Amino acid sequence: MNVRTLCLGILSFAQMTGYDIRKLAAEGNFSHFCEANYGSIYPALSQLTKDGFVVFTDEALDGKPPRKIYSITEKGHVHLFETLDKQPGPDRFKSEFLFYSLFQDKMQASDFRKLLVRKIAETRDTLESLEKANDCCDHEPSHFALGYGVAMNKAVLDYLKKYLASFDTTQKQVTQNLSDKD
Amino acid sequence: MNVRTLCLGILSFAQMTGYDIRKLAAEGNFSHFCEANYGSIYPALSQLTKDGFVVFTDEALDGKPPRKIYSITEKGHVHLFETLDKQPGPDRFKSEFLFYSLFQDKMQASDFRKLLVRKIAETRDTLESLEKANDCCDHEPSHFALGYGVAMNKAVLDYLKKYLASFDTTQKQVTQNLSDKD
DNA sequence: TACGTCATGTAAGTCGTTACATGATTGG
DNA sequence: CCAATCATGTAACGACTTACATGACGTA
Repeated sequence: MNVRTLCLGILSFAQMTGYDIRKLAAEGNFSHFCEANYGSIYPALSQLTKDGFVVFTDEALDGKPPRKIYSITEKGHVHLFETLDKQPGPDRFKSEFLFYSLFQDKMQASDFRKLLVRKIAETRDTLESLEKANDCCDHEPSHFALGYGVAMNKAVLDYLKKYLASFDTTQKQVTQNLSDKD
Repeated sequence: MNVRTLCLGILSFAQMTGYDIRKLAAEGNFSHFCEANYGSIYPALSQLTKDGFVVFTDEALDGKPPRKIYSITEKGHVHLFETLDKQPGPDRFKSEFLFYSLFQDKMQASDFRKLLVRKIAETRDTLESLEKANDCCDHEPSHFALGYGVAMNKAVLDYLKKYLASFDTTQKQVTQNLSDKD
């Protein structure tokens, strides 16, 4: 789904600024299954405004810097649910880490180990933030989406930890064999 | 990682045609963590050739249509491992399905159920093909990458199946409550 | 004979990333 | 006062997708 649809969807939950949308999409409850930066969000909001799918009010409070609060229109709602009527495309997963891992036997063992350890830490962090978000959230559908992310990351974390353990065992044996030969 | 690096990496395992690369990247053992089409692979191979990272032999056997068999050069190897020295970017997961799911309470229950059922079927298929690939494969690093995919998909499948079950229970109760009121 | 697979490529367009540019407010 | 956060936007570039164009071989 493109950034326009993402913005429209987010705005269907609450009115907010482009800045807020980016936060949700890049750091918040949506971030584990989509992404969007300012560079794509602001143009998307312009387009949505042109299309009449959203409107904004220019809020220029006292000393505060002006900000545009966007909200979805009836036309926007209709468009959103028309989009949602088509069946969703497949999930997409891209992992540079897995690509790298294909060459693990061609790197220094210690280098690959570092990759593993870092990946484990990252996954743990992601998992924790998803679980936290899930606890704070009382919107049932978001619960489902967050739970999906939790389940995925738990499985990955588990897999990586087991692999690290077996990796270390193997390395110990290699070291052992080397010293045996001495 | 871009398509050029992907091609280079794949060619570091074996020489092959652009057609073969696409098969691996879009349907084969690499497909669960990357993607690439003809439209990006052929231009990437041209570029890699210009850069001297790969070379090809024009194979025009008897009646057969001509094909270009690409192989990685020493320079290409060096470049690949230089790339691999930088630390990998984060995994990226995008799910239109999860985006749709955020609106489950705004759709017909039966429509969302269909989405769920389809997703379960898709996940099961993915899982099976990964497991199959994993059984046939004796390259240890690929084993790791495939196992990662298996673990992820197993967790997702499990999650979805449980959710479907609870979804059906809830729906039955709703129906029950409705008929109670009659 | 017709369909599926093998095989290569281009061109137009879409889409998004990165970096830049700017500036006010808030809190330590 | 300094850093972080709030806030909006543009421009250049890079990257990939989709559709098109072509054709031979094998097999049912």
